[in-house]
This record gives sequence, structure tokens and C-alpha cells, in this order.
Amino acid sequence: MTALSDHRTAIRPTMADVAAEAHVSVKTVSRVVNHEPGVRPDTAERVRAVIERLGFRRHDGARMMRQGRTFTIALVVEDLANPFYSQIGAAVEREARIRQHQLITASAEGSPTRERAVIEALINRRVDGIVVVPADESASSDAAVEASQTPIVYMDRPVRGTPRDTVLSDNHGGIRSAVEHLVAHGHRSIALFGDDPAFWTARQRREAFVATHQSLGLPGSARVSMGPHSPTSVRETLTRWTQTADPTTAVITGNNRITIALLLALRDLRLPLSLVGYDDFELADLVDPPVTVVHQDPAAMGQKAAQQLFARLLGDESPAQTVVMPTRLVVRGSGLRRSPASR
Amino acid sequence: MTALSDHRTAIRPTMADVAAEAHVSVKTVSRVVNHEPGVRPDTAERVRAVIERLGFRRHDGARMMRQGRTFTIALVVEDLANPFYSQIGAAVEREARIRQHQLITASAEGSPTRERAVIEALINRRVDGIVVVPADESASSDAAVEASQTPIVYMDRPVRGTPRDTVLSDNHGGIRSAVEHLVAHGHRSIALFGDDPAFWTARQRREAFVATHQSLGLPGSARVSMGPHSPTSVRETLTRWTQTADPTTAVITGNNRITIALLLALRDLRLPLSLVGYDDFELADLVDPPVTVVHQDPAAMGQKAAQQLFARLLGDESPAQTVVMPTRLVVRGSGLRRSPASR
DNA sequence: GGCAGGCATGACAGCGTTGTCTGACCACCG
DNA sequence: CGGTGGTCAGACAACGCTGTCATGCCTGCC
Repeated sequence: MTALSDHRTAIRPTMADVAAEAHVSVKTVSRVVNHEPGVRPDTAERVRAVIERLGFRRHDGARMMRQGRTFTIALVVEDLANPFYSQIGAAVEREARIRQHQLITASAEGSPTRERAVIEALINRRVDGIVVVPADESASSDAAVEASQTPIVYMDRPVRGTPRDTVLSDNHGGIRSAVEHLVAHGHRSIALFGDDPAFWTARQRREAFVATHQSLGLPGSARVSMGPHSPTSVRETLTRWTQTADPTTAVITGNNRITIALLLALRDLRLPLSLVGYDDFELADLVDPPVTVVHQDPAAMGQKAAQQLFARLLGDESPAQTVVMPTRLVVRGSGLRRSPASR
Repeated sequence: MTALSDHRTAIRPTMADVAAEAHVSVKTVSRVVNHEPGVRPDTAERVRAVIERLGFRRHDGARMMRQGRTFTIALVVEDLANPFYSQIGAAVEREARIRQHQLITASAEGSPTRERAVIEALINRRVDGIVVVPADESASSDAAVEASQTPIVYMDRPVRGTPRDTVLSDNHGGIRSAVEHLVAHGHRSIALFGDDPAFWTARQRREAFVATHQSLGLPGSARVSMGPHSPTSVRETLTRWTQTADPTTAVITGNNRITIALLLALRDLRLPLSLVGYDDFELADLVDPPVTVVHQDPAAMGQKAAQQLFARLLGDESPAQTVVMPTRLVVRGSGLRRSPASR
């Protein structure tokens, strides 16, 4: 019971406390704690006993400070509750965990300003690296961020400026597979309900749709309605397009929410349209008919991004790389041609 | 350009660099950075200019170390990709963010061992507090954790041992509302498909079901089938129970997954059963018929837990408190009595 | 017996901040 | 003109750990 341990008995014990109690130096305690070689077994045992008795736990903050790394990476997304992002989060956390790192997750709520603030806070903490699903394309290619030297991997959307590691989904291939699937089932008049063109992915998918429409030589010009969409707006557009001389017989929806709006509209209107949705969703095979979707694999994307990041942390100095992850068409029935009477 | 800033020019500049460049002391830089009073405006301006020029950013790790707090809280759950947990995560992160804290999220993958390891790692980092959805009831009422003094709030399931702050969902009330709803619509023979009784919540819901069954004076003994369930097992049990002299006319499912299994079974069997599911799910109103559910509000629970935690961090010393969050019955149609011919 | 070499251990500095204390300088007052 | 008090600034130590280097001791060999 030295004076040292006395006055801090309420506080957590430090290596100094352990050292005093075990009659060794702080460095020896450090060696024991970190399983470094060069400590006689009996000394080590004695130290361990004191550690146990005092309930000592190494202060990782101090350690990080000394070593200059935090064993922490961060993930910045728009909204953690969104399944697309939470699957990414789970995957990134997993990669971090198996490498003894911890993950700080932060939401930017879609605001570029907030996103920048969040990233700066993370940099101030000296996280070892960051995975970002950027809110907009200008995002954080900020001088301060550049200067920080903190490795960053972008996901789902690219950013302008200096090339950076980026993991994207194959929007073009996804849309093409959807169109081809519908065409293979006899459809010729296919429409796209896309998301707000403010989103890069929405624009990508629109372009892919138009391009595929042309390259397959489908008649007429491609029917496209970009968002934002409400169930009502979807219904109106749909009604219009199915009453032309060349009625739309199949639709592709640009994301999850639109798929749902469309399903509701279809149910109300009792229209026998075929449908391929972009983005899988949990109960796609429970609705009637089960919805065929273009499945992007957020978990795989998150994993890939984390792996890229860790490669950088391990010293990979190769030029920034952009990886495009494939999508998969999950055929469930809604993409087949149905006659109006089938229900 | 002093020798100091020279040899570290590649590395991030520190307050010492700024101080040297601005011909002031480190402490003055600190004061400027932290907007402390007592710095002449022109001095402050000069310092700020150098900060800007050098791209200095305060090293929060050092700050934390000095101040003894990390401005970090942590959330430990089973699986971040699970919507129940990711909604909690989003809510907790939000509470943290508005209080200038950051959130470390960690998955324990349902393993008590891993959970303990994860929590110890977080304690070693000196996170200011932890929100835990414990994997089992013995969880982490571990001596080491106790001794760490780190405030912990438990969620969804209580733990044994010393009372701790806990936020639970009103399983009893939720089940009762489900039963009462079905009874109000004429059902007398109601069955429960519960989850694996290894889970505390599953046991709670079973007990609530049995108790409500009795207190409402329903005929016969309560029909209960506890998990784990597969779609097949559900189908078999269901077939059996609907072929007795007193056929089951309504079921309550103990969670999300079971609800889905049951919906699949119902579709195959073309049984006209009424259904109330426990746990809301995203497309509950898109399936046919829309599923009536007992809605627990994970976001509200997470928010509550985080608020409790921050109260502790601000010095609240009152005895540990258990909060039971209410559930809400969302009536959507599947709970009404239907005749076999209605479809 | 003397010395090289290996092993166990310790002293010390330093990671980048901030809290405390001290000091320089100036103005104002009696 | 000495004393009082206020403002601005800096010196210094400390937070808890680890990397580097030094030291002491023992063994073994010539």
C-alpha cells in the first residue's frame, strides 16, 4: 500500500501502481501485459498476480497516443437505420473486428456540411482510416481532409477531385440485366421509375436504362420518370403510360422505396404489369407475386471497402483504385409476362 | 521554419509547431484552439493564421488522455445488420452526436464470450459509457466490468446480479394487446408460435400469453409452440392444430422471422387464419392481407437508453432504474376474422 | 582469472495536450 | 511614489503508456 496507490485507490490502477506493488519497474509490467519476451517466468507470475489483485487494465488511450495509431476505423453514412447502410456497417465492423480494430459509426443525415464536420472530428481523433458513403460528389475532397493523410475509401458513389479508392456497384450491368430479363420474357414497352437525379446512382441507372433500350433496339424512345416519387405520382404516371396505343407492360424501379410505391399502385390499379426492382428487400418473396430484383450486395461492398482500407493501412501505396461490384438478378416471378386474367 | 517543424514536416503539425511559428507558447495556442479567454485579439489572430497555414488540427487523443474522458460511448449488440439493432444504433448515435460524442458499435454475434471480450476492449479504451443488448442474462455482470466503474445501460433483456440501468420493452402488455385484439374479433382458439425459450424475451412472451389466456377465461389450455422454428415445423404444427375438434383460428407469432415463416405456411396451406405478429416489419402492409403487429419502438428504446447513459455521465447517482417501454398494436387486417371463402 | 556475450531489468524520455502556478507588464489609486 | 489589482502570457508537470538505451549479473570459454 504505497502512497501512490493510496491516493488513487478510487481511480483505476496504472502500471505504476502495479509496478510498485510487485517491486518491479513500470517497463517490466508493460512487458508482462504485452506478452513481450525477456521476463523471467517467476517475475511475470508475480506481476500477473498483482495485476489480477488490483484489477489493472491497460489504458489503451495512452497506448494509442504513444504508438501513434488508434486501432480504430470509422464509417460515415447517411442513416444507420437504413438496411443498405446497416448491412454495410455490419460488414465493415466485422472486418475491423477480426483485425483487432474498433469501428466508429457516424451518420451525416445526408448533409454535406454535417458530413464534413463528422469527418473532421474523426480525423482529429486520428482514426486510422475512414469508409465514407458520400452525401454528394464534391464531398470532403476538402483540402483539410486531403492534408490529413488519413486513408479514405468511398463507397457507392464516386467523388470529384483527386482519385481515391472507391467501391461502386455495377449500376449499368444491373439495369441491363433487368431490361434483358424483361425483354427475354416478351416485353417491348418497358418503363423506368428512377430516383431523384440529384443522386449519382439514380443518374447512372437512368443512363444505363436509356443505353440498353437503344442497344437492344426496342421500339420508341425509352420511357423514364425520375423522382422524387410519391405513391400518387407513380400511380398517375402509370395510368397514363398504360393507356397509350403502345401501353407499358413492364417497369423497372430505381430503388427500394419506389418499388414499394409501385407495388401499392399496382395493387390499387389492379394492373398486370411485370416488375423488376432495383435493390433487394427482405420480404420480396412474400408479396404477391414475388418481386424479381436486381440484388446489390451491400455486405460484400462493405467488406470490399474495408479490405481496401486495411490494405492501405498496411502500407499499400499503389494508385487509387475503383472497384465495381457485380449485381445479381434474383428472379422471383414478377418479371414474367402475365395476362390480365391470371389473377 | 524551425528545426522542430523541419523534422516533422511530413507528420501532422502539433501545437508546438504552431507555437514556434507564431512566437507564442504552446499554452497560448491551446487557449486559442479551445476558445479560452485571456488572449489578446491580435495574438489570437496571429495564432489562427499559423494554424490555418500549417493545417494544424488538435489531436483529440492527447486531449482525451489529459482530460480523462473520451467523449465516446459504445453500443454492443448481436448483429448490426438486424433492423431491430440498427434502429437502436441509429438512435443511440443520434443522441451521442448531439452531445458531441462519438459512437463505437460492436457486434458480439450472440456469443457471451465474445461479448465479454468486446466489452473489456471498450473498457480498456475508457469509453465513457456502454449500451448493451446482452447476449445472455449472466452477461458481463463480471467482476472486472463491475470494477471498471464504466456506466452501462442494458437493453431489451435484463441481466442477473447487481441491478443496473435497463430499458425493456413491455412484452407482457404487447402480448396482451394482441390476444385481446383477436378475442375482440371473435377468436377463442388462439395459438402462440414463440421463439427459442433460451431467449428471455421469448419466455416473457410465452408467460404473458399463458397468463392472458387464463385471465380472459379462454377455453382449453393455451396452445404454445416454442422455437426454434423452421417453415416446415411451423407448417406441421399448424396443420395439426387446425384439424382438431377445436381448430385454432388465430395465431400470434413471437417475432419477425416466425411471422414470415408463418406467412409462407399460410400461403401454402391456404389456411384462413388470423394473425398478429410480434415486431413490426417494413412491408407488413404490402403482404396480403396486411399483417397486424405488435410494434415495439427500437428507436425509442435506443434513445431512452442513451439518455439514461448520458444522465449517468452527467453525474446522476440515483439507484439503477428499469424502464419498460410501451408497445403499440398496429391493426392492419390480418387480425380480423375471415371466412375460408373470403379469398 | 579475465572477458565476451546473453539475459533480465530498469531509467528515462516522449507521444500532444491541458491545469496550475508564476511572472511580466500596465494602469490606477491613495 | 509605492502598492494593488487586473490582463496576458509562459514554464512546467502530468495524463499512462512504450521505445531506446544502459546496467548489472551470470555463464562459459580461452
